[in-house]
Amino acid sequence: MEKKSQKTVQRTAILNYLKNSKSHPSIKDIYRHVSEQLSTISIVTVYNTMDLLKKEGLVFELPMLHGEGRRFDPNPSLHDHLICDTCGAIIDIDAGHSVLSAEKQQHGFDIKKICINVYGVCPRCKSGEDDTALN
Amino acid sequence: MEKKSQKTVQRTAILNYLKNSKSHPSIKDIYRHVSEQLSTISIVTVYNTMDLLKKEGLVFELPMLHGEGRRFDPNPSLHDHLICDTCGAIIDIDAGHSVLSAEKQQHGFDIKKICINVYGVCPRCKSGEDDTALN
DNA sequence: GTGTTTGCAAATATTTTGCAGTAAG
DNA sequence: CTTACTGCAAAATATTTGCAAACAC
Repeated sequence: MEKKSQKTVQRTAILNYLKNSKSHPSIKDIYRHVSEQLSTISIVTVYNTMDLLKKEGLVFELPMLHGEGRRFDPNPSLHDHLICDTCGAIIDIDAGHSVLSAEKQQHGFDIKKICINVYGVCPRCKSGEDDTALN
Repeated sequence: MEKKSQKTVQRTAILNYLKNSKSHPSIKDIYRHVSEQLSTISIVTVYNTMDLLKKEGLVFELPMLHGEGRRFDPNPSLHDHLICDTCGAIIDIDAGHSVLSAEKQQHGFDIKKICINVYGVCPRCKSGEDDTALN
């Protein structure tokens, strides 16, 4: 039997933050932000809630290179990510999902999701160059 | 001035393991394996060496979902990855890099690398199903 | 009232850092 | 000889777990 998830203040606050954010927040981003409204929230709750929302399909987790931490994406539409190697900025793009989605079977896998990360250097970092310290 | 990297027993042992491995080892995989030959090696050296090899372009790091740890790929050829959601198995595939590589400029970024992760359930997990514990 | 969720503190796991000794070139 | 590398111990981070109290329904 499936557990039914409850509507708590914490969960609502997190969902609200996610909805109004066009970015790709980390656990800490979420924690910091939601703490402003709900100063008593614990980071454990953020972990729990994000796992739950992931299971419910309301948010997605981005595959990331180590050191960048866990990042979540509340945008439900099919899209890919452009990530700056230097400052870590993440931008939603369409890198060609459409082309790939045709092959729904490979090596006997049932394919559920395709994540495309495009890495590069963003315009700002190109000009500033060795500004590795920002963001 | 660039540092010149040295040829040490540790580095050679790690490179050897990577060369003979067709898989996508984690830091711990590498540590455990190389320890068999070189029992005195420290996990710190594995961390250091992998960062170095990454900088030198001899290995690549895979963008991963949290919980799967850092995974490295010693295969220099352009390819993508098929990852089992259940057991975490990783298989090299070509998911369509060729199609995407055309767009070398997006949002002003200089694009350096495209990583495609395809998630699904592998045949073994499909039959065994809730064998979430194996790997 | 019952079962889920929260938040604390502590346990684990992972990665980084400082440093002295060792080895490579 | 000089500089980079190793490995230890410790620090810093990140994540998970156990549990009692609080909350949702």
